[in-house]
Amino acid sequence: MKQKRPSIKDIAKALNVSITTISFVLNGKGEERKISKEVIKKIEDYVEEVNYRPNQVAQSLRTGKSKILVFMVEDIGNSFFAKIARIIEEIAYQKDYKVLFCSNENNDKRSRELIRVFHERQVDGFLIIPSPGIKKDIENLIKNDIPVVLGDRYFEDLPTHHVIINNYEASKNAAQHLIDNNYKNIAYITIGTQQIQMLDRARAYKDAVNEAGLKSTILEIPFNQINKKEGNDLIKKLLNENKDIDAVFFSTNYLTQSALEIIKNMDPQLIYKIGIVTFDDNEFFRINTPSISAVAQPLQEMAEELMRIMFKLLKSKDKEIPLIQTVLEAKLIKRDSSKLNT
Amino acid sequence: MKQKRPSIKDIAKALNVSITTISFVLNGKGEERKISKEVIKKIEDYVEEVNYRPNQVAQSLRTGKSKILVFMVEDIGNSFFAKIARIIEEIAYQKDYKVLFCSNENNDKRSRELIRVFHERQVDGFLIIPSPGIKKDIENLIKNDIPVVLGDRYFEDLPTHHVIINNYEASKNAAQHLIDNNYKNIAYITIGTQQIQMLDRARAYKDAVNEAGLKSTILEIPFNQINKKEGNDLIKKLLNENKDIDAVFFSTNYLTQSALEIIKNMDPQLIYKIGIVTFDDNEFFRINTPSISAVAQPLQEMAEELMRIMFKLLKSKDKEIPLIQTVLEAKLIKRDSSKLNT
DNA sequence: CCCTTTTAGTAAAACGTTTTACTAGATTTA
DNA sequence: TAAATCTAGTAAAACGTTTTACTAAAAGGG
Repeated sequence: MKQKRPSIKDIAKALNVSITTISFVLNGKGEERKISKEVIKKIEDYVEEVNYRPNQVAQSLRTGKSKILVFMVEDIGNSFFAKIARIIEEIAYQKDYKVLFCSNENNDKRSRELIRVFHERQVDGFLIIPSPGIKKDIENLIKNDIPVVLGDRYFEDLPTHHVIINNYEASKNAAQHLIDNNYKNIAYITIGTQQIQMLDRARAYKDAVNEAGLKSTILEIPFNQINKKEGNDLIKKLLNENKDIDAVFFSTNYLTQSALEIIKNMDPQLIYKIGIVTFDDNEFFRINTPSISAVAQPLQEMAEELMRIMFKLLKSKDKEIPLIQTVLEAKLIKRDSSKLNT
Repeated sequence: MKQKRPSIKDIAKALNVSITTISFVLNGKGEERKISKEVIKKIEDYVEEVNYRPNQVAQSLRTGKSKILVFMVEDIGNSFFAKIARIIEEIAYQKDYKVLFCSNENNDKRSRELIRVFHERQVDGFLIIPSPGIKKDIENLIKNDIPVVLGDRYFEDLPTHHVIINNYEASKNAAQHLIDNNYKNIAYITIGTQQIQMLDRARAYKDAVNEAGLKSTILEIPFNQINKKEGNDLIKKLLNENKDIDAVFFSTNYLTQSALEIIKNMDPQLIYKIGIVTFDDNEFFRINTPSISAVAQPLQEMAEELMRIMFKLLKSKDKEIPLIQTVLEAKLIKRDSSKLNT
């Protein structure tokens, strides 16, 4: 029952033409190579009939191209990344590319290994949300002429194509929004990383509260403690020991989830008293009671732009392409959680 | 700067041994093939030194194996699937396999095309959450001796390896839980599909309300209207025209999201009056006010079992494996939303 | 009519492996 | 000591393509 897939050789035998001729016809070079109409027709018909499909592995080996892209994120299980992944998959699919998703856990060792493995597997391009310490590895890919586009963040002194958002402005807006709504003691809860997007967000917060003459309170949760007991305890401690904190600005969505739960558990009424703004929107922030104000990143545009650049690189047969560095605008969505004390 | 990766041929030249010998050594057949200790050492050292890695594409071409698995779901952007995907990725990674994720939108045409494409690309196995009408295609894969494991659902009269949950019992529990909490008019909102998992859930609901002597109210949202205006309007209409409905059982998570929002918009107090249980848990149901009762599927176990079966199939060089059909237990998590009227 | 060009293809190498079949020399067996 | 076996490898085919270099026959040019 298991029928072997026909190869180009089988077709050659059946039609009594050479492999070469078939290859030319299949690759649309029939005319160019002066293959006669009849032969072309004969081949096309037969290919149709037996439902022949070229073996892509053989094609890859010969051409060095795989029609596979890699999209590397922190955690594909996180809905922020999963949503972008979905859009990227869709765009790739339309252009006949496949996408391998992988999660680096924002861990350099893991990132490195993934890059190595996929590089070996001859993937055609990398879309990467980079972990902090893989500048060298990215650089190496670029040196080897592999298309790379970074998302969400980049490296200070490595020129790359990338798509980011206006972290500083968006964060400042968000902080300012809390200030405008009369919050007086706004804490900033973030993760312990020196990555550029986080530095920009933190700087914006500090500038905003400073300019407003308010005091700044910053809590950094180590990356490996997020959504763990230790991390949660830090948040609990902050809120317990600083009862005058009347608002919190969260720098990223995975903090906000834990925090909402902590707040709820500390005191069911607290959530109605404390101002909240978070980075990264999702449907539950909209549905929640109270609804949570959030800085929404433009997922669709981010994915589209990442892919637009990627395809530009893929098409530009080795000729140098000027750097494309796109800054998209994140939008502050004002909801209940930031207007509670008005 | 762009250094060419060394091939086995380059090593052969450098060390003055044959390609064959190197291949044997690299594949751990050195002893077996009586290659001398010295030669083995020499080769291993050199391989280490130049950091040689076999070209996987060439290996795939020769062996017909790609070390790539496909995990096909409805929508990788949906956190239920994204979470499973994350776990699967992790397990695969440990065994040196890569995973291609793809979304079929529960659409047969799309599913078929994806299966075809990946089959051509010689992936080693398929983990599939099947769309309703691809029985034939699955059957065809199996006939071709490609390892296939289905998840979440299966086809009535096609024997497959699969991992599902106890939909009937879990749903009956859930419905019974609402009944026990004194709800008298429980509606069931589901999606329009004849897939087995949904039929089981619906049957359980009907049995439960029948046995309790309550009336059954069922709303089916067509698949393509979910999270769209039309679908939402149907829910709104149901609730508006049947004010006596005091509880709703949702058959799947993507309905619940929309519904929570609709309910909130209809009347902010309504959410505190109406009993709710949903299939598929997530962190926001826990955090929400009121917290939402849910039937939680054991994601970790599902992923582990899917992969356990897959690797069993991959290892069992063509000898027949008896069908493995695992039924896992979903757990009803009782939260506020189902105890509101007590 | 002879030389050149065009037409309509084909042969063979190459991509980088794995694997089967072979071999030259050393050692053992009878 | 001749035959058989073992040792330590190697040559070459194969996987299924793409692509470069070639060619025999037909057509065109002068």
